[in-house]
Amino acid sequence: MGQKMAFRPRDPEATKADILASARTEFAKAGLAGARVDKIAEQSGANKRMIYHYFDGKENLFTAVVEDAYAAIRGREQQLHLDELEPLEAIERLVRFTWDYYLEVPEFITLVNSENLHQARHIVGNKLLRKLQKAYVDNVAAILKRGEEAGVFRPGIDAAQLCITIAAIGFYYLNNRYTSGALFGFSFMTKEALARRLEFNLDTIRRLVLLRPEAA
Amino acid sequence: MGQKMAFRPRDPEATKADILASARTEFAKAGLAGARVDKIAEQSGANKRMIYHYFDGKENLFTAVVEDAYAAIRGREQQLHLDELEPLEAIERLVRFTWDYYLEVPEFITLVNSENLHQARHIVGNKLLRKLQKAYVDNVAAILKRGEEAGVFRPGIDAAQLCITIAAIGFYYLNNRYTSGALFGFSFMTKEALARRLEFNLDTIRRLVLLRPEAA
Amino acid sequence: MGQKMAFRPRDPEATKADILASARTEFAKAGLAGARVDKIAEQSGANKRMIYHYFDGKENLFTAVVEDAYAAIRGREQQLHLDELEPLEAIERLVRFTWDYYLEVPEFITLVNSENLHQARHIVGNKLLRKLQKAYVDNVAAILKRGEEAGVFRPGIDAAQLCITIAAIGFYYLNNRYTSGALFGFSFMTKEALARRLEFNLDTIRRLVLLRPEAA
Amino acid sequence: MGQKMAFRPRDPEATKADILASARTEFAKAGLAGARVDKIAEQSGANKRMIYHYFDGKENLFTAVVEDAYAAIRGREQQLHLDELEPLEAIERLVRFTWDYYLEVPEFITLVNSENLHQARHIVGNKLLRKLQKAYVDNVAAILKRGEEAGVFRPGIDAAQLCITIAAIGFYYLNNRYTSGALFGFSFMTKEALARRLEFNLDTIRRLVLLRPEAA
DNA sequence: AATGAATGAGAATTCATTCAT
DNA sequence: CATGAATGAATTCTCATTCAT
Repeated sequence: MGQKMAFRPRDPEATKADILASARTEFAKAGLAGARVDKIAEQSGANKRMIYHYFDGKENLFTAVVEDAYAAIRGREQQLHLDELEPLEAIERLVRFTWDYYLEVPEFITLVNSENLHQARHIVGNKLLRKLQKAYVDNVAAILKRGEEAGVFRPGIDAAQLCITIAAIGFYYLNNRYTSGALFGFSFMTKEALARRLEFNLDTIRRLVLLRPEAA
Repeated sequence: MGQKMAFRPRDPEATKADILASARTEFAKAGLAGARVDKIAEQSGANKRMIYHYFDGKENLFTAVVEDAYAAIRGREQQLHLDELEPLEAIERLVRFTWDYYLEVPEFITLVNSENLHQARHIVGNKLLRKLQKAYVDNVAAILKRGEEAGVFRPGIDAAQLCITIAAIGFYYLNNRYTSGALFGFSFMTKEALARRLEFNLDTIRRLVLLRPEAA
Repeated sequence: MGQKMAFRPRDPEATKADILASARTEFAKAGLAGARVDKIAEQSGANKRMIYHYFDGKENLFTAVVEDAYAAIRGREQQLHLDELEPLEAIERLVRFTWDYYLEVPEFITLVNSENLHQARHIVGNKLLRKLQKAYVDNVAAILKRGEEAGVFRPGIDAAQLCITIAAIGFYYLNNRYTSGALFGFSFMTKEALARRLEFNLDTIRRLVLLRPEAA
Repeated sequence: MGQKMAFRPRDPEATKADILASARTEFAKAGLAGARVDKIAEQSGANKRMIYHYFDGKENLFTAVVEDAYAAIRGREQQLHLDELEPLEAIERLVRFTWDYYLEVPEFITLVNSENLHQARHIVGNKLLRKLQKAYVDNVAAILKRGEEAGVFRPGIDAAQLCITIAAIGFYYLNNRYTSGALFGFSFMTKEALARRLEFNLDTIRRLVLLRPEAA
C-alpha cells in the first residue's frame, strides 16, 4: 500500500472519454493553434502517447471534440419535447434553453469560433451533424407551422433564419462578453445583466414571431 | 558600385502601416497563437526585425491591430450622421452599415473573436476605445429618444441591448458561415442568401423598436 | 460462453517462425533503425508482446534474422553438390546459384548491408556461421584444386578472393539497382537486363579462373 | 574578452557546408532512419534550427548529402584524364582510383546503400547526376574503343557492365568487410589484405578486358 | 533605420518496451 | 500462452526573438 498508481485502469472507453473532455476544455480555452497537447494529456490523467493512440494527433482530436460538441447540443435540444408545448411556449423554451446551454457549456461557443476560424474544415461533409441539424430546424419549422395555423404567429417566417437569430442574440452577447464589457464599461456576467439580456432576447423573439406582440 | 540595394528607404510611418495591415490579415486568418511573425514580416514587405523595432513583439502587435480595428469601425459609424435622419431610417441605416462593414472588413469579426478568446486582455482599460464606444451608444440612445418622442418607437428600449442585438444578428451569421453552411446544407454567402439575411435582420430590428410594426 | 475468441492457440514454434519471417521482411525493407516493432507484430499475425516473449526485444530479433539469413544461404549452397561436377561447371553453377538466390531472396542483400552498417556486431563471434562459411570456402578451394590439377584452371587462385568476387558482381548489381537505374538511365530488372548481367558475370569468372579462356 | 562565442560567423555558405559535412558523416554512420538530427546539428557547430532553415528537414538534408556524394566521386573521376593514358593503363588507373576513393571516402559506400534501401527516391529524376554518370560511362566506352582498335582489348565489351564490375569488386569487399571479416575469420582491413584484394581486382579486370591476358 | 542569419525554448509526434488481465 | 492498453524517453520540427553587420 502507499504504492504509486502506475497505470490507469485498462478501460479504453474511459480513457478516450477523459482525453476528449480534457481536450474540449483546452481547445475551448486556447483554440486549435494555442492548445497544448501536453496540457491535454496531463489534465486527462492519461498520457500524451494515448492521444496519438486513440485520436491520431492534435488535429484529429480537435475534430472529435467539435463533432462531439455539436452532437451534444443537438441531442439536448431533442430532449426538450417542444412539440408537446404551445407554439409560443415552445419558442420561448428554445430561447431559454439556448441561452442556458451557452452558459452551462461555455466551451461550446469558443469551439464553434475556432472551427469557423478554420473554415469548418473539420466537420465539412459530416453526415451525422448535418442530419441532427436538419432534425432541429424541422422541429422549429413545425412549431412555426402550428403557431401560424393557430393564428398566433405571423405567416411565412423562415425557420432557418429564426434558428440563426435565436442563437445569435445569445451567442454574440456571451462570446463577446470580455470585449463588450471593456468597451461598454459594465460587467456582462452579473446575475442582473444576464437576466436583463435574457428578457431582452425573449422580447426580441416574441416580437419577431407573434402576429400581435402588443397583446402578449 | 554594383552593390545590391539592401535597404528600403521608405518612411517609418509607411513601414509601420504596412506591418499593421499585414498583421491584421494574418491575425484575422489564424488567431493570435496561429499567426506567424515570419508571415507577417514577409507579407508586409518589411522584415522581422522591424516588427520588433516598431511594435516590440507579437503580442503588442496584436494589441495594436485590435485597437486599430475597433477604432476604425467606431470611426466609420460616426460618419453616418445618424442624427440627421428620421429615427427609423437612422436605425435601419445602422443595421445596414453594420452588416456591410462586416462584409467589407471580414477581419474585424475574427479579430474580435480572438480578443475574446484572450479575455480582452489587450484592450482592457483602453480609454480611447471606451470613449468611442460611449459615443456610439449615446448616438443610438439619442435616436431611440427621438423615436420615442415622435411616437414611433416603443418607450423604454435599452440602447446598449439594442446595439448588441444589431451587431449580434449580423455578426453571428457571418462569423459562423462556415459551420452553419456545413450544418444547414446551404451556402451562406451567395448574393441571395446575404440579401435574405439582411432583410430578415431589418425586419427583426424594426419589430423590436417600432410601436406598431405591422403599420410599417 | 459467448466470449470472444481472444487467443490463437497455435503452437509456439509456428508463432516464432511467423515473427521471424515478418521481421525479416520488415528489417530488409527498412533496416534496423527504420523497422517498426509494431509492423512486425501486426504482419506476423501475433502481437507485440510475443516478440518480447520469444526474442526479447528488437535488437535480439534482428540478430536472429541475420543469423538465420546467413545460415539459409550457406545451407542452400551445400545442397548444390558442387563436388560432383566438373570444375568449370561447378564454378559456373555457383555463379548462377548466387545470382539466383539474390533474386529469389532479395531480403538477403539488404540484411547484409544493415548488418555491415552496424559493423557486424550481431554476428561477431558466431561460431556456427563461421563454421558454415569455412565449409563453403573449403568447397570452392577443392574445386579450384581439382581444376588446377586437371589443367583447366590457373594455379594459385585464392579461394576466398574468388568467393568474394563471385558474390560481389551479383550483389553489387542487384543491391544498387535503384541508384544505378536512376544514374545509368535504364532499368536493371528487366528480364533482358538480368540475363545480360548474368552472362557478363559468368564470362568474368571464367576468364578469371580458366587457364585458356579463349579456348572456352 | 574571454567572453564565450555566442553566435557563429554570419557566413551562410560556410554554415550550409558545415551542416552538409556533419550530415554526411552521421547518415553514413547510421542510415537515414538511424541518423539523429540533434547529432548532426551538434557536430556541425551550428544548431538544429539552421538545418531546417537551410535544408528544410531531415529527409531533404539526406537528399542533399546523397546528391553531393555522387557529384563528388564523378567529379574526381573526371580529373583522372584517362583519355591521356594508354588503354590498359587507363582502365587500371580507374580500378585503382575507385578502390582508393572507397577507402578515402568510406561514407560513400554506406550512403549509396542507404539510398538503395529507400529505392533511390531521393535522386530519381536528378538530371545532373544522370549527366555526370553518362560522361563517366562515355569515358570508359572511349577507352574500350581505343583498346579494341589498338588490338589489346577484346571487342564488344559492354562499357556499362564493365563500370559496374569495376565498382562491384571493390565496393562489395569494403562494404561487407565487417560481416565477411566475422565469417571468413580474417581482417579485411590490414594493409596486406587490402593490397592483396587490389591486386586480385586488377587481375580480374585485366583478364576481362585484355585480348591476351597471359601475355600481360 | 534596415537586414537576415542565428538561437534556445518548447511543441508535436514517434517508438520500443512494460504491465494488468 | 496470449493480449493490447499504457508508458516514458527520445526525436523531429517550430517559433518568437536576438545579434552582428
